[in-house]
Amino acid sequence: MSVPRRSAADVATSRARSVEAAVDVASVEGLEGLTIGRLADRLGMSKSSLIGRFGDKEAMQRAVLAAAVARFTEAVWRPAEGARPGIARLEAIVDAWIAHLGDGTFPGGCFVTTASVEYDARPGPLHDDVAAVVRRWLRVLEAEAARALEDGDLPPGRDPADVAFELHSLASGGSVAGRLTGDPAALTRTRAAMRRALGLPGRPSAAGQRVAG
Amino acid sequence: MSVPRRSAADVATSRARSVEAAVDVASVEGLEGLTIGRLADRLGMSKSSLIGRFGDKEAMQRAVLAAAVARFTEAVWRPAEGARPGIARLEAIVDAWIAHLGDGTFPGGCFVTTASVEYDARPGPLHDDVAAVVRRWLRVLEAEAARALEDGDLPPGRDPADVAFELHSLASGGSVAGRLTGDPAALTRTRAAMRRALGLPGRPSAAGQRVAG
DNA sequence: ACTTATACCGTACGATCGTTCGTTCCGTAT
DNA sequence: ATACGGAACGAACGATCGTACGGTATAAGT
Repeated sequence: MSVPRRSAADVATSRARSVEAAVDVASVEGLEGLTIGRLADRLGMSKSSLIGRFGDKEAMQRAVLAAAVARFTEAVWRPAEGARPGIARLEAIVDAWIAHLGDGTFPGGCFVTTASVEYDARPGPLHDDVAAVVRRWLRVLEAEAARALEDGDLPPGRDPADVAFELHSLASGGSVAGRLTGDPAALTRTRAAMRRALGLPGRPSAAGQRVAG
Repeated sequence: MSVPRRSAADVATSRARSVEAAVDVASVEGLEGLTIGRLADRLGMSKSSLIGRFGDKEAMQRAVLAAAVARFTEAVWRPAEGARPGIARLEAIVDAWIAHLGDGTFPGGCFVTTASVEYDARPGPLHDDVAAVVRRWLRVLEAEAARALEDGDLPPGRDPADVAFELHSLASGGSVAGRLTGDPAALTRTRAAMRRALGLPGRPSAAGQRVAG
């Protein structure tokens, strides 16, 4: 009665708004902890309207995951895209990655990490989605590492897949442990470890130090 | 009527059995994914009996966490306890850790890692419990690293807390990514990365290779 | 101005959640 | 022989879960 209906043109952005809000919730509560009811309340709409946009809960979860990945890509890959392929781009990725973990993009920490843990041992479409995302990111890192190896910027004999795996492990493990224990130096430690994994010198920049954005 | 009641002397072991079964479930579904009903079904008892042992669900979750930590301590710390403090003990810890991640102790992967992600952004008693556990383990690792540094077995200037943090990040991040993507080399990669973090040579032992126990 | 399409809502559903209650029965001590 | 502590039970609670259905009000099309 008093609530203005939204025009059809707003629908796309309305769905997008729903997803963005869901990303924020799920980054804290987990993708599995998302509930239609709470999210609808948060958005000021009814459960039926919310679920109507997606069909069912699983479709919503997949949309939320995709949106979170888009955030990550924008925050970490995009800034490094312009750098020269190889070690320089890896260095840029590390910087952007650390900055991303430190800013407020995901209130509850890296979304993909959370989703990885939620679905690493539970089969289903969401497991497959998350696994595909992680595999894709690992391939990106591996390709850059391979290029760095070609250029002689990594020790001969180093496995590019190892490098990619190590960077990913450090980022996800480090961000979780840091937030859990409240260690303010966690990101600095993580950045240092990632640079060590790449054979880069200790502290050439303090760009990864910012804490909130 | 037909179900034999358990004697009072069995209660302690009965509660222990409940907890052990809960650990298995929670290692897959997460500590938050534990439900009284499903667990009671799995144990072949009523919901009221199960919850009666603990008081409420949160108390049960805390008991489950404690039991999981005991398993971890038994599997990772105990075998390394006998080693000489310092780099030798760290090396033994890494071997036991990798072996532990590879055996079937936790069907759904490292329990503490799962719990860390679940509660890293959610305050409450469980968050505090998990954080305390992780902090304690980091202090153990740090103490060994400090000893190794004294002994000249780590590069001068290396921060023992950094070493501890890095080992922990690699173990938790690596085990999750490995199980998620199904990379069979994940544990080998993780072990190599942990040894690199300690400045240990590449492949002096294949003890971390076993997959099931 | 009238029809059609479509957001959105309220309501209701069956299931399951954690929890509480009163009762039954066993083992042990008196 | 009998009273008592406690372990386990089934039933039921209010709440919340995901989902389905029918109605209503608005925007777009003619």
